[in-house]
Amino acid sequence: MAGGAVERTERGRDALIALRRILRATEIGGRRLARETGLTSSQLTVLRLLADGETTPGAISAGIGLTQATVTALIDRLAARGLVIRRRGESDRRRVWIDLTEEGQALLASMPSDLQATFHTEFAKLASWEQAMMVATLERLVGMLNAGQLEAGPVLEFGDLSPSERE
Amino acid sequence: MAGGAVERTERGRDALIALRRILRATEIGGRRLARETGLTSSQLTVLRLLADGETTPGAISAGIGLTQATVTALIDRLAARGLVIRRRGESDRRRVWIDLTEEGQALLASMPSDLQATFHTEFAKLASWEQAMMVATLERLVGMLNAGQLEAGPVLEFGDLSPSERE
DNA sequence: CCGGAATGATTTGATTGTCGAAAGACCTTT
DNA sequence: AAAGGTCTTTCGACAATCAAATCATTCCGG
Repeated sequence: MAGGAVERTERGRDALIALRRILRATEIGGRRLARETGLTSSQLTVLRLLADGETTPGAISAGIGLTQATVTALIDRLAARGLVIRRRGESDRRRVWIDLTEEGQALLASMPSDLQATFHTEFAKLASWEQAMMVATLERLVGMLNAGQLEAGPVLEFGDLSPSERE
Repeated sequence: MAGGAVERTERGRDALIALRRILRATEIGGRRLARETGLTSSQLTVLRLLADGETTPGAISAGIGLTQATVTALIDRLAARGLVIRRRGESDRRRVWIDLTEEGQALLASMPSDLQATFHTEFAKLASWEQAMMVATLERLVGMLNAGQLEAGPVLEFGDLSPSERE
């Protein structure tokens, strides 16, 4: 009684279409924002990842699904603009720690991210229960999508180590 | 009691974090799938757009937020692999209609799209009311995001013309 | 302690994506 | 038929991206 097979598929289709629209809208917005900033989409992604704390090329690579070679090239460009800085690990000198410079932090901060701005504006217009529903649904969706691909998950593996242990 | 300013912002933050996770997961999934298929992410996007029916480079360009020059290059590569075909408009010979070949359709059909597969599987597990809620929420979100950027909308402007009018 | 396997990052070489500006082809209007 | 507009492509330049090879370092078995 909870709906026959037909109804399910139809709903699934509708949901998927909506999801695709969301993805396309944000993709376009991201590209446009990136270009306005003088960066590229990928560079922006890396910067945002770094905002969560210092990491290594390997972790970045795993976190955003690009090869290490690509990440190295991206960091080259970001470093050339003074937005990030490389620092060799001290206990393990194979590792390289990438960190935002103050300039990089400032750039990120000065960038409302379009998506973020639009979202917040519109989100604030919702009734309280709608907000709650949306958060719940989105988090549910995160779980659904991550179920299919195990990775894309743990980016900060060293987050709970004390600073002295990090290198 | 519908929540003060603090609660709102907190919820907004949570929602945005979830949204970002969704975007990242799908982005990574898309890249991986594209690579497995021997295509690129952008090429795949164009193919999927074409699955909704024949269009022109201009419409594709507007639909996915890339310049016409880029779209031309993408179509060049897709055509070289025999996945799409170009056809000049007959009434207006400036236009070029791009269409999937049978090979292109077959490729798309043989590709569960990972995202699509995962989503359908997980979606089917939800209770009926949860499905309904998710569709409603996602469509609401589409509206919210499109509010910020007018474009990214009408892709198929000729969908309701009869075939004979299409060229 | 030594030497090979493992690990993390970079380099190299090649293809593709991407843009802006200019050119080409075609339509429309006057 | 000339002028101006629209749609697509071409061109030149730079960035993204990968796989494979290389470099530097650590780790481990003996």
